[in-house]
Amino acid sequence: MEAISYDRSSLIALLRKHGISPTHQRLEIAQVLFGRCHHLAADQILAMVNERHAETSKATVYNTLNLFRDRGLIREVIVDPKRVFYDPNTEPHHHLYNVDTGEIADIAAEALSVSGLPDLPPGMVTEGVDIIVRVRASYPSVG
Amino acid sequence: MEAISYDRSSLIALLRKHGISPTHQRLEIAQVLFGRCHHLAADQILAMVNERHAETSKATVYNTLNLFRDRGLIREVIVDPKRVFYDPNTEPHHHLYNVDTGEIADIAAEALSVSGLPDLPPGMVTEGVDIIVRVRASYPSVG
DNA sequence: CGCCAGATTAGACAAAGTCCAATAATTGAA
DNA sequence: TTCAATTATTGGACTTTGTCTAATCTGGCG
Repeated sequence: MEAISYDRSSLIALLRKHGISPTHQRLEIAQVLFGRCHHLAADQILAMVNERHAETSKATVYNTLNLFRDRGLIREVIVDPKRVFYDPNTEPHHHLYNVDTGEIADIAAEALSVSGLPDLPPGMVTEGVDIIVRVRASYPSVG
Repeated sequence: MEAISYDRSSLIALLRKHGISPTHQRLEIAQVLFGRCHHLAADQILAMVNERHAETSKATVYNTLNLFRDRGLIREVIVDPKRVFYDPNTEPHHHLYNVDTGEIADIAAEALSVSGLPDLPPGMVTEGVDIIVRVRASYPSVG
């Protein structure tokens, strides 16, 4: 409900820095993404943005998320086959995914280290390494 | 086209071992999954199974994939937000994902080592650790 | 003011996957 | 083998996530 860490003008600056004109709808979406530190799916963002009074369409939410992603403001998190989550944290880091509840938590990149990555075929470059730790409650279906 | 490493009777034994009655359709699907060593999506499996002459419905393909997954015969690979891939290799291992072509290749688990996994909250257990190395051609859109 | 590029929109559309009620196949028992 | 009960399969309707399009709106600038 509270905890909006970015005020309007820093969000405007953030968008401008990435070459994005700060429209009303984009600011609303940015506020939802950067204000609450969560991993949100498009439908959740759509709902949150229109909580007070409807002013942003589904198409705009999708357009904006794709734009933000292309411009490097946010990152997609692919853990749930049903929908994409968006992560306002673009620093290298990994994820803990609760398969029961769908909750996603961050794991600091420095905490983890991976060794033994294979050589890539020539002409290939690594775009990123995603590590997903899938967890669940230890009493899955109590007998 | 070739390379069917499992014959009918070993597939039947495999299904039986997992408590699955070996129906005609399930055997066809198993043959596609285990015969060619690929990561396949449901629609590809549907197409391959009906290549010669249509005999298996979409519903059955999905039912069967979910059944095989629940019984531990195959594993889901979540790398593409558009569709789930199914992996007949259930041994621990990781994936190299070509974001341009959608190709998936295995990385042996022994090749990689991860250290620094965080302590889990009490009452939680790890179901698995997925590592996805996303790669692409080094000349994405030559500027 | 009026122009124009860019942004937004509703709603049609597409693809992946689920669900359901009807039908078909398999199995075990006699 | 035959029967009945259980289990599997099926077409098609439905849901959900996301894209596309053509029309409309907006806002900056001369």
